[in-house]
Amino acid sequence: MNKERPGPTRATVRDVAARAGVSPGTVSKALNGTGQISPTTRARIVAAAEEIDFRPNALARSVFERRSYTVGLITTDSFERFSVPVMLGAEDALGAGQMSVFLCDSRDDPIRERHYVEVLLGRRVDGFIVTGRTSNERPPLHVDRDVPVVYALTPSADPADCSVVVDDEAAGRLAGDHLIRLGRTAVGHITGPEWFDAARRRAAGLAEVLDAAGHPLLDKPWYGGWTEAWGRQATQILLRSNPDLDAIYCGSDLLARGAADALRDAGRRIPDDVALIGTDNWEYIAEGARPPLTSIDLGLGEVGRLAARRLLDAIAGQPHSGVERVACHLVARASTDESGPH
Amino acid sequence: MNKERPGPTRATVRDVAARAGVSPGTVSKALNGTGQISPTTRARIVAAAEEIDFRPNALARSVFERRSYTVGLITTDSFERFSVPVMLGAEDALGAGQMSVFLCDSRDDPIRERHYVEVLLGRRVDGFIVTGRTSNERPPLHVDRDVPVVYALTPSADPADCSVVVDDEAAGRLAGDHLIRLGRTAVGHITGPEWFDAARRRAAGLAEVLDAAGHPLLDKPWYGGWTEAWGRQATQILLRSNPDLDAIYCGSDLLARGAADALRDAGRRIPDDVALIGTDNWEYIAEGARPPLTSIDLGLGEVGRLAARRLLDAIAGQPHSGVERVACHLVARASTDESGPH
DNA sequence: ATGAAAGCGCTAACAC
DNA sequence: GTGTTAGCGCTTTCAT
Repeated sequence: MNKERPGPTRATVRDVAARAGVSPGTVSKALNGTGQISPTTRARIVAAAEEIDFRPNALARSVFERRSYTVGLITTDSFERFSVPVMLGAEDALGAGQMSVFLCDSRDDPIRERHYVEVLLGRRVDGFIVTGRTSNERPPLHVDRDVPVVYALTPSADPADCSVVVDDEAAGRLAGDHLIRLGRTAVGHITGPEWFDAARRRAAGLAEVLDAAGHPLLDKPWYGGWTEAWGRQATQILLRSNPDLDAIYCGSDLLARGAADALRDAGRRIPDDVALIGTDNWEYIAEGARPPLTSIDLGLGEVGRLAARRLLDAIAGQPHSGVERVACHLVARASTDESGPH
Repeated sequence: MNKERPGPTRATVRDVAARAGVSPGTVSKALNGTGQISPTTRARIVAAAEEIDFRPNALARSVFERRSYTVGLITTDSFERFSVPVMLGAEDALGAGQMSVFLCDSRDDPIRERHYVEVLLGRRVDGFIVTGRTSNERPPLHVDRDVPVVYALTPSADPADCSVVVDDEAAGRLAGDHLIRLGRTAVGHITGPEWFDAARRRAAGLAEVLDAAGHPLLDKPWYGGWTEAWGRQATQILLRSNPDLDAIYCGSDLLARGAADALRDAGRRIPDDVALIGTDNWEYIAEGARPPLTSIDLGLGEVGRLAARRLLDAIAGQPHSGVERVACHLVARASTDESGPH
């Protein structure tokens, strides 16, 4: 008998049926709006269901439907700064459509990732969203079945897969355009390690518009680490060989914080002497700086939302393919306030 | 016929049974290690299962078992800084035990929260973990059924509920003890809005140990906002009325960053003239400061892990009750390096 | 418009 | 040891 089973026993269609004096099948029809039901019995059934607080068992339905209305969200990023907004956006877009989201933190460990995939396939997820920390490619998720996968933020190495990523080149162009428009002509660039695609792409975008404007980048992009300390150090280097510097674009807001400190130490005023732009638009950090930092918002939330939509399309039988880049935008703050250089 | 159903058709126990020349029931036994099975047939079954890449349908099992081995993780915090490490910890502890986690961001909207609860109850989650942004109480989750709930970080207003939170008073005591041990005797305190329980508790803990040491807190706790700007402003205020100040404990790392800047502007050396302690141990922020900040790590990950364990206990029929506080610890960095004041 | 019956995939009694 | 049967909760033909 079922009295011995572990879990709590909840109301079932049968209970509702008994209470409303109908058959289980009729309850199903009434509650799902399928088939033909007389308004009065429908009302009776709905009432009965509410009285006993009936909540249909989605699991049972899923067994029958052969799909679960769930998706797996796998991050390799230990929830760090970048994947979080993406996941937030994805959850937002998915949750609206009756989909529930399984959260998995693989910590960049292929074994763990594999484990999660297996478990979730067992749970019959309708698809996966995979996200990471960087713009660098990652090996495709191996899901040898007809379960769709969308890569967010971190694209798949297989160009046929569907990936939604940030537009790093556009970020660099946006920063460059803004500085040119402000009349700056001697622009330096400080950024993270060169092996980050994001760093190289931002540098390329910046160089492109600076070249076009006839005021090429000072020196070269100063690749280093994503730390404030590097921001300070690189700024000192830049200032030494380019005392006429009037703007710096930084590959992250933390770098820009470091740059701001170094500039102040060197007696340069921001933005009067040197305009400063960061990247990430990390509010706490950008707002708290002295002065508050103009920054490029990479649209991470939108990356997540778009990835979710692409996944829903794929689940509905309309798979997308290739890499899509989400637009970024510049958030102006005091570090680039209007005011001529010098 | 099932050929018409939407979802992909996967291998079932019946397929495995056919391939291995046994009955479905036998397959179940073999694969689950229940009942008595001859080693050879078991091997044959396992082989057959692997050959057709059989993955048992967890949904079907759950219908039968009346539990899903899933839990709902509800945050009201839009994944902001504090709930993320908690959720990470919870997912970690849960994932290890074959549990999968549903991610829900209610955005502090009771309607959305209700919606998520309903949906997840339909999915027959075994329990809920509810997390938020602050140490302030929140109204209990209404789950009128025998589904356990554990509150993490943000305790339930019902003291009979099971809540796992940060030990804010201990944080204050830890900071105070450390400063006393360094020989500091003129300690100021800057923190967030007074309506944050966390702020008041940390202040109380700090005051307690300073009083005990015979060097009571300077002035009063300077309540304000959780921003760098307030950290700078409050430091200026403190310095004006207490020029002999030799240490500041800040209720957050950002506040401490602001304090550090203001101290430097005022010509005070850190830690030589004034020692500085922050709270949160937000690595990027604490490490990048000049000098790097000593900070109290509140153990958010552990809050999540413990909450998960408490939930697992409750699911196993051993519910806990009341508020549990997780230990915090001090992470020493240069802002409190050994060195007498003055 | 409603009921009876069969089936989704899996598991657990109970036979043999 | 292994097969058979019944049933988890829900849905959907197919009769009526």
